[in-house]
Amino acid sequence: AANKYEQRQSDPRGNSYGEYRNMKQDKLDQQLSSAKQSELFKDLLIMLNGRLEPSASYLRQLIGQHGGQVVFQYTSGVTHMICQNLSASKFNIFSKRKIPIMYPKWVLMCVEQQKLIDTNDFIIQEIAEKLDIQQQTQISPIFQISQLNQSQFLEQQKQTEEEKQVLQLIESTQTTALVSSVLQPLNISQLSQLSPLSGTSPQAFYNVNRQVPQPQENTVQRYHESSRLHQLTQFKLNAQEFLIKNPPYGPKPTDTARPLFIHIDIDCFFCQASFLKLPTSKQQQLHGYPLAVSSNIKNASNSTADISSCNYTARRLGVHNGMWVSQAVQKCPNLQLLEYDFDFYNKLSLQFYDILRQFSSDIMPISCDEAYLKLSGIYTQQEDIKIIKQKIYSQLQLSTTIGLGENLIQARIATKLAKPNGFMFLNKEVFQQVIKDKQVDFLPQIGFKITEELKNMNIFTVEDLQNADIKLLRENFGEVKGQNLLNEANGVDFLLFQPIQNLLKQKSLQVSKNFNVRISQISVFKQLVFELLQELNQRSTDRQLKLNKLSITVNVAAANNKQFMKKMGCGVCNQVRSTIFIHKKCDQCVEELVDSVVNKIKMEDVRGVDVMGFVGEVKNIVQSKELGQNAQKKVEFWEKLQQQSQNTAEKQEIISCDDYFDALQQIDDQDVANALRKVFSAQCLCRGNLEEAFKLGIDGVEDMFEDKWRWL
DNA sequence: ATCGTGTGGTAGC
DNA sequence: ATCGCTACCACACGAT
Repeated sequence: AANKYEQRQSDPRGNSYGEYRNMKQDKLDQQLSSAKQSELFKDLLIMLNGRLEPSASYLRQLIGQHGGQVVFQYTSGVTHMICQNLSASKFNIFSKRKIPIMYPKWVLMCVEQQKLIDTNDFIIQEIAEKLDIQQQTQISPIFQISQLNQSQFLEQQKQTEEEKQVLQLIESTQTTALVSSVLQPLNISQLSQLSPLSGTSPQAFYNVNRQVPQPQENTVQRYHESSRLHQLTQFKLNAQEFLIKNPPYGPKPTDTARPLFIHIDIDCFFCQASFLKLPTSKQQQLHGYPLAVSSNIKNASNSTADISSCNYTARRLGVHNGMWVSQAVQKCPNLQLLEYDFDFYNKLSLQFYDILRQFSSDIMPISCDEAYLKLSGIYTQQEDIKIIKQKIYSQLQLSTTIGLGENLIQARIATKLAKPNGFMFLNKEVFQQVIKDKQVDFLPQIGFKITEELKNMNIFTVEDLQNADIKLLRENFGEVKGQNLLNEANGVDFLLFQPIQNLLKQKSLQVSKNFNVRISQISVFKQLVFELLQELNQRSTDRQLKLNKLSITVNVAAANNKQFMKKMGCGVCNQVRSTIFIHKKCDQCVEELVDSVVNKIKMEDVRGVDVMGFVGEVKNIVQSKELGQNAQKKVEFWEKLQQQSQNTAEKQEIISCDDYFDALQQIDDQDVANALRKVFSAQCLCRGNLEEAFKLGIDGVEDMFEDKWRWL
């Protein structure tokens, strides 16, 4: 990315963008030098970690003013680490490298006294002590794994150099808490303290000039930090990203061999992970108890908090995931509640995938703790496959279950039957035997609604479903769904195995808050929508997704809303949605969009809001109203682009600015070209990418940019 | 018929 | 009090 700017500047197409850009950069540089107060921290690269008091952004500014560089992730060359709380594992990395770890106070004292104070005085003692405890901890698992071969165990403990590097990478992956401290809006002087690389990127540039109204409080971000479902979805995306960056390197399955897949799942993942986080004494104390993870609640007997994960002891006593804590303790008075530790879950999840990488080159991630691996022709003995379990257990102390099958559905069901800490092989015959007496909702993709519908058709067990009339199924559930239902009941594959390397670009992005939303005034509603949109904007930028369509969905209390409602939940709602295609200035679009939903609802009925962005596909962009009267040309343009695309994945992606530019050169019709230019340019602007917008060179881009960015 | 948009269902802990 | 998110699929339906 650092060189991108250079390349653009010397772009042979030659445009005035570079000059304009330089002018802005000079302004920034001036501000930077005027802010500089000393060279106290010269040559130091200081890492800020986690929540800090004073805030990370303040410290960044201060360190910058005194000549130092700041990073938020570990990179080589880091000389100091500033933090208040630190995980033992992170502490390990820093202490091994003899990098001093200090409280923020150190920075303040150095500045005050204008000298670098001896770091020894500020090294965090508590952390060192905590680490000692951690090292002594004998991890006692929730499940006992069958005897591991001792020498094999020791062999596995040895880390290769490559493994170490990957572990560091996992370690440096931003945690949620860290991200949120990084995402605070920057002011100009803060921005100038960024490393040169990001200081010249279009995004940073755009941050300076956009006068984004400051949210009163980031309710959305704070909410997400403790929402398990939010975290769960992010973990999955993190795992995908991890596998893309660190591709599986295990043996390649052969096409000629008999197809063979495993489905692997960490048993009650959150529960095991939270248990591991407890001190040894507590673990011993809780040994054998029913356990469950939920939000920290004071009054369990009244709580409508969800049980997010519970161990198998609790399950035998009638507790299940998603149950309210009050219901759970009624059934199971001994239930012991554990706290969430999302950062730890995320880390374990990436380590889990890092271990899987070595067992097959074809991995299909399903969630943060669950994946399919294609093993055709790789292993001949089931014992060889159990090594995966052993390795995960020896490295992470997590028990898993593996299902082996000739297709995905068989493997999936095998896991479900073998849980916890199990291993099972299912082929067609065994599948039929074990499945026929199960209720239909035992099968994947059959949830509450479909179970209800099947009941109406007098279908209760899988065997009923196997014998059901395919015509009737198709009529009631549609062609595909009907066929799929029958297929999965018979153990016939209906899911396509898609290894990570086939992963297509994300198609949509959604940010929701449907909890604790009670609104009295329009202004409060707008504030919430604004925050959600800001988050959407941030995520689409982070993931480099280009959105061309927005929609807002409001959950509105239905007539029976209050019945059986979770406290602070949204209850039964009707959805009201408005959608808009972004074809002009984003703030105008959003204003229209918000107004259109506001007109459809009563504020006091609002129980939740979703904002959704659709990743721009060329075919959607070409739909723009600006091009309405040029239908014929649109189609030609679209077809031309289709021909240029080499494969499906490419076709799915929006073409880059360079591609727009090239494509526009090829269009004979000036009206169409101009209209397209306008649309694309506006979209670039909406994404805050001035560089691209400018390159497309329509009149008034600068005006549009200087115009205050105000959504509401 | 064929297109695009809106709706509803499911999954993970 | 308590953190009911989010991506994706398939289909119904209306427009052409």
